[in-house]
Amino acid sequence: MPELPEVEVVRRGLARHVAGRVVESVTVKHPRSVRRHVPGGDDLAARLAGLRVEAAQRRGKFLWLTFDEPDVALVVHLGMSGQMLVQPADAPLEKHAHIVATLDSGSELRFVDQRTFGGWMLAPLVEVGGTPLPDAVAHIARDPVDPLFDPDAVVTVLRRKQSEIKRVLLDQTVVSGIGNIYADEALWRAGIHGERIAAKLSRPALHGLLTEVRAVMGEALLAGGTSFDALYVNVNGQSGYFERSLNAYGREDEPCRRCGAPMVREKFMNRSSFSCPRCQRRPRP
DNA sequence: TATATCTCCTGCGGGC
DNA sequence: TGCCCGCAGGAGATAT
Repeated sequence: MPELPEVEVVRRGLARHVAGRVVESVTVKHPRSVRRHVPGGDDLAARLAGLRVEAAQRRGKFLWLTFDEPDVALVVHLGMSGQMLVQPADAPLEKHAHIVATLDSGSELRFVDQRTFGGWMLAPLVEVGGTPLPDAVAHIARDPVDPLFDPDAVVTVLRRKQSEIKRVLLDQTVVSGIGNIYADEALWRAGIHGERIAAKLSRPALHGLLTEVRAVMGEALLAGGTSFDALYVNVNGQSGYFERSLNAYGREDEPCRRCGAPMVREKFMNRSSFSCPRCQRRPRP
């Protein structure tokens, strides 16, 4: 389940293995993986052919490649299960390889996606807040590891939200890159229950929460990301190790690593939330 | 305008 | 053994 640290690991891999390479051809094998590219897979393939990759960039969970042709970017979202693999052209094709780009290095860049929540699209680059972004990413807020991330501004936005704090953390237009796993981890570290109303939390509490978000993501990055199964891997097909460091996510009935109380699992927003009933007090009804 | 809910999808595991 | 069902969850669409 790729969140910011996992996507950043993939971006670094693309920068290392794909930047400087020319896309010779592209084959779209599953139309759903290009559903956000409205002109269709044939158009995407035709426009990518012949372009030289210049850089791999990222905001939140979105990443994109820029080319020697200015003003266009290949926007990639990994969704739930997307992988960007750089493989030798003669390597067996993965079962869910939905897009294959042949590079002039003799390798292939393959988009593998079991659950097809992710995809590729081409988008024009636009200027947003002094930063060039694909227009499809323009609505996404800066993420906590962005050098221009402004915690004061984010706290001001949070203080206006009448929703539960976990719901707001998952809102990519407020702060990007946070998914279910790191939301639970940061809330556990900050000792805040995810159902607390954002606007009712103090500014110091919200600053503390954002500090924990940055900390947990930084640690996950150092570990190469989190892996629960074979669905998340870097461009070489390797998994990260941060799963071993998780304090909240997936620890139902296990003792809280801070106070020893059994961790609880609750349904929230149609997904699971994990928290400590003692360290993270529920809001009063 | 702000907030909440639904939908898409596939593989796995548990229950029967 | 085989079938059915629930679960996992990011983000856009739709509803309130």
